[in-house]
Amino acid sequence: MPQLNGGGGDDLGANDEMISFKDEGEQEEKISENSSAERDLADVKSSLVNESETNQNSSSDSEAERRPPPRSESFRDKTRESLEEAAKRQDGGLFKSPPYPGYPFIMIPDLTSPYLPNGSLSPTARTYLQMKWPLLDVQAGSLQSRQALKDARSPSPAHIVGPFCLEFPGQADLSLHQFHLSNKVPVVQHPHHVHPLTPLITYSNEHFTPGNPPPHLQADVDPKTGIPRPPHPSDISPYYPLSPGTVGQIPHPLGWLVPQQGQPVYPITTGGFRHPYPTALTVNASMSSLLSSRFPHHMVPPHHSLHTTGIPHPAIVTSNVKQESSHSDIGSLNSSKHQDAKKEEEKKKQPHIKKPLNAFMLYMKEMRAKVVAECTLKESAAINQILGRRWHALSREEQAKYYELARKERQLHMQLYPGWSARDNYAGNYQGKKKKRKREKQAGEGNEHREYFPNPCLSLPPITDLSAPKKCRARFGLDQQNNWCGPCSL
DNA sequence: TGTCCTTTGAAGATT
DNA sequence: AATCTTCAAAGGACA
Repeated sequence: MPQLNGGGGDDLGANDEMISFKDEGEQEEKISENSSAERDLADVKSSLVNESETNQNSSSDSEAERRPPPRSESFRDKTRESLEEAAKRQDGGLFKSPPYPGYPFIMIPDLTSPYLPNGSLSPTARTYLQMKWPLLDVQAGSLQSRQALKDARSPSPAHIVGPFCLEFPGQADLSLHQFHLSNKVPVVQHPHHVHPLTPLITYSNEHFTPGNPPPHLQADVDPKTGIPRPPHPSDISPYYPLSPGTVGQIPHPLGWLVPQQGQPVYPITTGGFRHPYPTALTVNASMSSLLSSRFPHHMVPPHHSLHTTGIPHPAIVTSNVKQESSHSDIGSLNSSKHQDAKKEEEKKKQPHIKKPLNAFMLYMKEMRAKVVAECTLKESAAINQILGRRWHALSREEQAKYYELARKERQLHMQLYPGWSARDNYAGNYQGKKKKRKREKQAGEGNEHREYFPNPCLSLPPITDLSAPKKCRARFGLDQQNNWCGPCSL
């Protein structure tokens, strides 16, 4: 499995080596991918929504034809590796001409190493921070200016079109609309460039109007429930809710990637504000030391989930803030015995630092709402299948965006929680979470069924894992058994 | 209420 | 080193 951070090495420095993707009929592939994306959605929609798919042979054939072709694993691996390499060496080779304008920070060389050996912020990191947090007081160095200029030379390749523009040509209005709206986003961006992820952003017109008071503070009303709801995540990143005084003023670096359903990347179960990497907002020349001092090893004590600004880290899920505070009250009165018990309790209540999202997860978060809206599906399992297919249909450049985002997420996560390990979240290590079931293939169940009826519900490649009946049930539910494939209906 | 489903990717665990 | 397992998000379905 390719790893973008290359074991962390690239996090510490950029490589100036030139790289180039292996050709492998790239052009043709791209064209085929784009057109396939269009057909893909139609296919998915027809199979999922129109409930009319019956001819498996033809669909699988056509699938094979239009599939981003021979995208064999090896090819994908190579691609991924290339992407990694490209991500590592953003100032050279292919990435000299940013393939995705409107995504400024990915073009910044040396961003993989935002911190200089002495712990101070690198100039390019400052650039990044300034672009992403315009109000952040980050001094720009000369190098940064140079790089910024360099990076600003973003062409506007015609092929860079949001996936939904491709897949939903009939929704050009929407895309255009969103494109315009996206310009409200306080992210350095050429006005004529469609943000690659723009389709996901549904900023309203009032939002992000410079100088305007945060209109998103007005209660929005949930059309479903009629109940006023918190500010739309598009207005203010749910990742990064800020203190009341700053809400809406400082966009998060990934703020444009905000999902539309109000969930933050790192939801906090209680405690008001959410912010993914709040510390980043206070980044300064000694961020590294600050971080390591603020987030001591391995465990982040509950109170550390709150930034000095009162903003908890979004990756931290504190199970019970109230209890923590009351607990500390009690603790002040305790004997050593109680203190032991308290320690024990605190250990159990260690905030849950979630894993940083990977590229696909970021993509899913971004695209889910669209798929839900356009495919009129609500079943997450089905949606995820579609998203999985679309993920594969993405061009390498488009995927690269997400890999890069994910890499930065990991980097930031790593910096915020130096001692954190994914192992901490494994069942048993995290008290707040129960052990997840172990996915076991039931002996003699399922797969033989698939062999005879590959792809029963979708014109997807054969699924080798779970049983078809469960798939259909999960996909359509019991109330839509008419949509189930033949074998499942038996 | 908790788990399953479903996807990909990252990372830890196991072989 | 290769393979396996878990967890990240999401929300309806289900026991």
